[in-house]
Amino acid sequence: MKYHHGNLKEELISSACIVCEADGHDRMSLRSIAKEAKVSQTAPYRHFKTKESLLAEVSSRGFIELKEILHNANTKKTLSTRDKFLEMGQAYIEFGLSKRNTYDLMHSSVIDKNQFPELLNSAVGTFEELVDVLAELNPGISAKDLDIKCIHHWALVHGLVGLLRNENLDLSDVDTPAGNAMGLVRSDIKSFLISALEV
Amino acid sequence: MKYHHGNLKEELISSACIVCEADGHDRMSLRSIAKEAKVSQTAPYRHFKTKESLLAEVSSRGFIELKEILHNANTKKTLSTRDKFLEMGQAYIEFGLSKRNTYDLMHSSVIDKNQFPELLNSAVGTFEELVDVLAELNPGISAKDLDIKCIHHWALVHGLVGLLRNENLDLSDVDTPAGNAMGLVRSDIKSFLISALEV
DNA sequence: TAATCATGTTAACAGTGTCAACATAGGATG
DNA sequence: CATCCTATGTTGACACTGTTAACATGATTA
Repeated sequence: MKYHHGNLKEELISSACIVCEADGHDRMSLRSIAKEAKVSQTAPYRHFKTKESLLAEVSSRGFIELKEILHNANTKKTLSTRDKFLEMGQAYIEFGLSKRNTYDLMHSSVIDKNQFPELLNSAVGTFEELVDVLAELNPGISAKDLDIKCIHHWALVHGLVGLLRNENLDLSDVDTPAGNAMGLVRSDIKSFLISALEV
Repeated sequence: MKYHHGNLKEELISSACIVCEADGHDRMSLRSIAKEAKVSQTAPYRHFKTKESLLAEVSSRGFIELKEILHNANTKKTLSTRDKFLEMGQAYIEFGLSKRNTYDLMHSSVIDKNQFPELLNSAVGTFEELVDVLAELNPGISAKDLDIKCIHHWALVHGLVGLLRNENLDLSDVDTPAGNAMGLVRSDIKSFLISALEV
């Protein structure tokens, strides 16, 4: 029985990643993940100043994973630039839907991102993946217009994730305009992206 | 000194609305708002089964207020349909930016909206305000295409609010593509909407 | 008037993040 | 090799949380 764990920090982070995605960041307690690592309830404080800073780590890894996913979509060599772009949009949405709680945390206001430079970097990196493909797709576009296009498309997929995740409403099987539309879009995300992005 | 408060439920709700917007729903405690109403810490349980159900009430009022704001924009008689639509977009974004924490709560997953029919109604009502103006703006459009257009535009403004609120990043004074673009869009939301919505 | 019921209170429980004080192990320094 | 320092662990405690059970009060109604 070792007194020192040896790899506690890493284990806490990966454990936190799992618990956050499983239960949601607001239902995750420091004490429970400490217990899971078979360590006392205050041991995490040797590695993280606050609970928030552990969550910042989880969030950061979420952005890094998302960036990788987008990058993979953007480097499928068999695809045209346009199709790579569409692929990225789909990949983004799929991430938001499948890693629901992690995505939540990444956009939650419980973490003040400006206090965690590493997290800020990860988030910015994700954005830059989008800048790249849009620049390629719009040769000769001005810097200003490119920026605005980025915001436009980012907002669209980000907003769509929010709606599809039923952040608001579980309308998918309700007979309302909203409900029907949700089901429609969800069943064919690619078509929606094509029409909405007009590419 | 009355033993019975007389108007406790209403006071708790309006107090919760204020505290939620001021501090954020995750930093609001039932006990603190009970104290503010000069009532014991368990008195709220005579009116709300759980904290979540009080928050559901706050959220519901948020949607109702937003619906009213959108409706006002949509009934400015001096404006063309197109301008009313733009006005609604701007009004939505302004609400998201100014009532930041309330907007957060409205889209938070801490409340299971399907457990609160009244809340669901308020949220659906907001959506229908958008359906109306889009139908007027696109005469002869098919029901399916109308639905998809709604999702498209809703997603765009919802997503934009998320980005502009710096949910993610406070880049507005950072010299990065994202930062510049944010500042650009924020300074002239109307122009952005015109180009993004292509109306 | 008497009984009922909505609405208030107090006491208690288990759970939380966090801090202070103490314990130990392992590496650096003499 | 012996010693000290520092990183990393533990225990105990604090103030706070949501929530329940048991009890008190006051208004409505039979």
